[in-house]
Order: sequence, then C-alpha cells, then structure tokens
Amino acid sequence: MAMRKLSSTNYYNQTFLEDKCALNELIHLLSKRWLTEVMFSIEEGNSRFSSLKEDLKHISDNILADRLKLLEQYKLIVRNNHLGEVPARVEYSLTETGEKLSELLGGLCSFAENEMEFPS
Amino acid sequence: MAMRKLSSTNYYNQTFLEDKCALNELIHLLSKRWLTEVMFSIEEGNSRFSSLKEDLKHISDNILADRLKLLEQYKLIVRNNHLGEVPARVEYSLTETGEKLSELLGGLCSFAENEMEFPS
DNA sequence: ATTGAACAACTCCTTAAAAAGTTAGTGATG
DNA sequence: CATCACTAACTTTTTAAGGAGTTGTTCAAT
Repeated sequence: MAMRKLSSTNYYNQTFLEDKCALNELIHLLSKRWLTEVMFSIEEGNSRFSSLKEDLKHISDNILADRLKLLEQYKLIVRNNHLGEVPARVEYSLTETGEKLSELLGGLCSFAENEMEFPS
Repeated sequence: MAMRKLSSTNYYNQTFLEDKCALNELIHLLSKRWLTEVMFSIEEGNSRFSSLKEDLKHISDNILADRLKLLEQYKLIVRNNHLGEVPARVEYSLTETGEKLSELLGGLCSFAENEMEFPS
C-alpha cells in the first residue's frame, strides 16, 4: 500500500514511541480502521472473505485484505486454505492471542460505554 | 487544527464505526500520537506544560497543546489555573476516569509486552 | 521608573506524510 | 462466464510536524 519514508520526523517519532512502550505499537495497530471489527466479526463466525465483506457493509476489498494480512502478521488470526475441498476456500479464525486480545478489548469497550463521556 | 470534511466516505465510515461501538471512538482518541504518553507523564507528576514538554523530548508545542485540550475535553484530565499564586501557573492532573483508563491501559500494555509478537 | 530579555503557555498558518477510499483488473475454479 | 479472494495504481482526506507569532508575568539593568 505505499512505502514509508524512513527519514521523516513523523517516522522517527513513531518508532521512538513504539520502542519506548509496546502499548504504542499495539494501539497503532488497533487504530487501523475496521481492524477490531474484522477481528470481532471473525470471532462471531464470519470466517470467509466474502462473509466478512458482507458483515462489514462499508469496508472496501483492499482494506479488508490489508487488515486480514495485518492480523495474520501479528498472529491474531490464522488463514486456512482449504485446497482439498470442493469448493476450495479460505477461512480465517482467531488464535489464542487473538481471543485474549478480544477479551481485553471487551473490557475497554465497557469502560468506553459506561464510564467515558464523549464530547458532543 | 483544520476542519474536517463532513461529506467524505472517510468521515462517514468513521462515524459509522463510532456509532456502532464506543470502543472505536476510544481507540481513535488513544491513537493520536503522544496522547497516552502525555497521560502517563501527568500521572507520574509532570503537571505543567513545560515539564511535559521536557519529559516528552520530541513532542512539539502545538501537538502537546492539542493533546492536552483533547484529554481535557474527554474529561481524562483537569486543567487548574493557579492565578492567585506567584508565579501564576497552569497545572494538569488526571481525573478519576483518567486514572481508571490508565489502569486499563496498563493491562493492555503488559499484554502487548508479554503475549504479543510484533513482526520484524 | 522604564526598558528589555526570558520564560510560560499557548495559537495560527503552512507543508509533508500517512491512511483511507475508488476503480479496475487478475488468476483460479466450477 | 461468474464468483471468490485478492492486487495494483491512483486520488482524497486526515494527521503530524515546523516555525513564527501572541499574551502575560518575572526579574535585572539603566
């Protein structure tokens, strides 16, 4: 999706923060739009590209593909290629780490809903 | 810091997700660079603009000002203007909600450090 | 007593970089 | 030839950074 510029202050500051604390790296991942929704949707049983696409109405193909790739890279989901079966298909599911993260995010979510006040 | 374009798909999707679940709104806030670090720094006792600036070496004035304003709007910190005293000064501190969030983020942080594997 | 430099806590404007979205297209399978 | 699971190229929108300027107070020298 386009190369990053390694010489910018922008990049420097980001890596500075990510080196300082892993939380920054995690938040940066989670902040990619649709990413948590993709995770939750997989958790709820939408295991295929097309059903995820249908479930997350407004997501576009390239973004969904990118988010799946990211989640896989970070070992939060696994990609299963069922080549032997007819029809051949790809299925995604959460890893243990993914499930644990999902649980933690559940906690954050109820905090957000019950204890935060979002301005106008 | 510049107006948002309300007619874009970008904006539409963001509000769609934020309406769907408050977690998205919270993550969007947390993903603003330096924001969590500003919170933690205040928690550790850096209560003034200048000491925060010093603590977070590479942050620039306008970003620090913006993050403080955001944190205040979301009621995670309070701004105290000590006008009566000499020298007059401004002090920031965490609210109860802010402290609670900080604790939750602590949990996420140890998850990130201990259970996640970040690619290369 | 007034001028001036220094600092605190910002704001405003511009530019650069990253992220999201749009459109079109690919290769495999049935 | 239609569907699935994508990829690539391009445009638009958003975010971060850079730098100058502002208001108000303190302290020191003229």
